[in-house]
Amino acid sequence: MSRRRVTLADVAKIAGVSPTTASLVLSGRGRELRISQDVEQRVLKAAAELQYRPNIVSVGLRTGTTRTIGFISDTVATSRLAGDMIKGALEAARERGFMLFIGETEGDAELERLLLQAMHDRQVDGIILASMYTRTIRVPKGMAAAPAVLLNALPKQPSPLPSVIPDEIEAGRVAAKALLDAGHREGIHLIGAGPGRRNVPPGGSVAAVERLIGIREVLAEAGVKPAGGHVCPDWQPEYGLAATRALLQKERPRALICFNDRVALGAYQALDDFGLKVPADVSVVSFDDHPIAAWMRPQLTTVALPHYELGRKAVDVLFTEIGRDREDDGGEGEVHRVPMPIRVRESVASPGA
Amino acid sequence: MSRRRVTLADVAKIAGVSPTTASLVLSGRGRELRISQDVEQRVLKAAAELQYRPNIVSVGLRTGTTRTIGFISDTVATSRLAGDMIKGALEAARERGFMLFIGETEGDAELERLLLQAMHDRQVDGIILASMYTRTIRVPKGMAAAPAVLLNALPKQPSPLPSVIPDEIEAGRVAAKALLDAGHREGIHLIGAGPGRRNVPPGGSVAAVERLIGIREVLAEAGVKPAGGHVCPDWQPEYGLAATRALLQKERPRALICFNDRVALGAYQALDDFGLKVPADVSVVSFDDHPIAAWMRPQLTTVALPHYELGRKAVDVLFTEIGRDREDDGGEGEVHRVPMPIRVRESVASPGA
DNA sequence: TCGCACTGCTAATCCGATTTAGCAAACCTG
DNA sequence: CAGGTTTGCTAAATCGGATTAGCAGTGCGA
Repeated sequence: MSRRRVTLADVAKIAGVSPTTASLVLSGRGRELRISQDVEQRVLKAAAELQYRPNIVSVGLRTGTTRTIGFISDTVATSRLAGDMIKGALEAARERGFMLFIGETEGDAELERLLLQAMHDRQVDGIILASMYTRTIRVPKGMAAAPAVLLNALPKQPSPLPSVIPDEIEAGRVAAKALLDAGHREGIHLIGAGPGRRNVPPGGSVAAVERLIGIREVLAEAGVKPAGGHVCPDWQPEYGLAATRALLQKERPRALICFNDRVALGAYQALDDFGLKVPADVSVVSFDDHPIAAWMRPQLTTVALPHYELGRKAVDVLFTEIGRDREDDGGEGEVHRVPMPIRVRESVASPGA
Repeated sequence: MSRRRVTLADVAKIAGVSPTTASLVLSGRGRELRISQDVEQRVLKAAAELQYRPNIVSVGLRTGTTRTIGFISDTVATSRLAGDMIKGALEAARERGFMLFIGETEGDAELERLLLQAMHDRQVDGIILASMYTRTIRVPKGMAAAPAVLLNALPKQPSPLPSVIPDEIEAGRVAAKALLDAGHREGIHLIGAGPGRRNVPPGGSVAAVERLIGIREVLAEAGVKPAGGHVCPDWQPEYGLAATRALLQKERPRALICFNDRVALGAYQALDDFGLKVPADVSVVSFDDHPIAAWMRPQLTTVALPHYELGRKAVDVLFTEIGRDREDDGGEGEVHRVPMPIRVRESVASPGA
C-alpha cells in the first residue's frame, strides 16, 4: 500500500525526454515519427528499469478504449454451463489483453438495465449478452451504445446485433446419424419432442425446434421414419421417465433419441424398470453433455453443447464488431453457429447385438 | 453507436452554472458548500433530463477509485463450486455499486502475476484471491499494491491479508453430532481420513485436518470412540468404494462419516454391493453438498460448503479492508470463518430402526 | 464610510496518458 | 547565402470529472 505507481512522466524524466516523446516511443509510433534510435533506446531502458505500465484508466479517458468487455448473462452466470461459457470468453479475451466484467441479471429487466449502465459508465469496449439456454430474447435498449454480441440467443425483433449459438440443427443430424451408423432403422423413438415438426414443448425453445429439424432431415434422407415421438412439457427427468414408461407399456423401442440428458436420465430409469438393458436392448443418444451424462451407467452418448467454444466465439465476433464500427457501421445481425460435437460413450450399439 | 455521452459540462450548461457547481451539487456536497436551493434544483433537473451519469473512468483517474474489484481464482473459476462463490461476491459487490473483474490463473503463477498486473493497471479498488478448495497458498508479491482478501485460502507465510474460509472444524462437529443425535454410539467409521489426528491424505488439505478435529472433539465429548478410520489418497468415488469395501469385508458398520460427497458416492456403491440399505442398516453423513448429493438415492445428508456465503463474506471483508487503509494501515491477517450448514436429507436414521 | 465576514459561485489545476500543432537546428538548393 | 525542407523533438490541448483557491457581492459593526 505504498509506492506510487510509475507514470509516463517518471519514465520521461529518467530518459531525459519529454512525456510526448516517451509516449510516442512506447506506443510504437516512434519510428514513424522519426524519433532517433538513441532516444528510443533510452526511453525503452527507462521504462524497463522502472517497470513502467501505462495506467489503463488514463488511457481509457483519453482514447475511450479500456481493453475491457462486459459479460452479462440472464440467469445464474455461474452454473456449470455458464461457467464454461465464461471460461471460453475469459481466455479469448485474455489472449488479446482484455479483461471481463461479469454481471448477472437473474432475468430481471431492471437489473439488466442497471448492469448495462454500470458497464457503460466504465467505458467497456463491448458487451456480450448471454443466455443460459438457447432462446430468443428482447434486445434491451441500452445495447446500442457499444458493440455487442448475443450469446446463445437470437434477437426477438430484427436487430443489427450478431448472434452466436450452438448449431442445433447439425446436432440433430449428428444424433440421428449416430443411430443410423450403428445400424438402426426401426423402432427409433423421440423422447422430449416430435415426431412432427410442430410437436415441441411450449416456451419457444430453439433447441427443440432445431434438433427436431436435423433429426427428421437425416432420418428422412435414409428413408427411415421415427417410430414415435413424445413431447415432454419440460425436459426434466420425471417427464423423461413418464414418457418412456408410457411408451414401453405399448411397444418395445430399439433406440431412443432423448432431447436432453436429464430426459435421458429419466428414460434410463424407465428402461431399467422394464428390465431393458442399455445399449444391448435399447440404444440411447441424447443432447447437452450435461455433467451427469458421464456419471450415468452405462455412460451416455450425447451431442455436447459447446459452452466453452461458444464463449470464445462470442469474443471473436465481438472483436470483429469492435473493429467494424470504426470503419463502416453496417452490422447485419449475422448468426454464427458453433458446431456441437458428439461425445461417443457407451449407450449406443447396433440393434443386432 | 452514435450519440456522445452526456457529460458534466452538458448538465452545467443546461442548468446555467459552472461545471464546478454542477459537480458539487451532484456529489451531494452542495449543501455544505452553500449552493443555493434554486441552483441545486436547476442542476438536479438538468441532470435528470439529460439522464446524466458520471463517467467512472474519469472519476477513476482523478480520485483513484473505480468502484471495481478484481476476483482471481486459482483454478477453473467456473466450476459449479466456484460459480456460487462468484455469484455471492457479485451480488455483494453490486449492492455497493461495484463491478467485478474475473480472472483465472489455472494454477499458473506467471498468469497470476499478469492478471494482477492487468487488474492494477485498471485501478481496481481491491482484489479477492480465491482458491477452489480450502488450502494454504503462497501470497504473490503483487498483492501489496491494493487492499486484498484471501478467499477459501490461508496464507502459507505470515501475511497481513485477511482470509475467509469455511468453518470446517464446526462442520466436523455438526456431522458427528448428527449421528450422535440420531442415537449412534457404536460402529461409527470414518471414510476418507482418520481415525487418528494425523491420518489425513497427503497434500495438506485444510478440510481433512479440520473436519477430523471437529469430529473427534464431539465424539470424545460424548465418550464415543470411532470404530475405525480409512484414509483415502484422494477423495474420489473409487477410493471411497475401495475403502468401504475393505471395511465391509471385516465388519459391519452402523454409520459412516464420509469426508466428502464423492467418497460417499463410492461408499453407497460398496454398501449396495454388500446388500446393505442406507439409512436402515447404515447411516451416512458427508461433507460439501456437491450437486450429486441431491441426486443420490437415498438423498445424502451432508454438511455444505457455503460457497455463496463465502463469496459474499469475502466482499464484506474486502470493503472493511478498503475502508481501513485510508486510516491506519494495520492489517493483522484475521481469519474469518463462515458457518457450514448441514443439509438434512435421507441418509441418517437411528440405529434401532 | 471603511473594513471585515460571510454568502454563493467560478476559474484554474490536477489525474496520466494521447495527440495536435509547432519549433529549432541541420540540411539542401539555386 | 537567403529561403525552403527535413529531422527530431516538445509545448499545449484534451478526455471528464474532483478539488483547491479565490472572486464578486452583500450585510454589518464600528
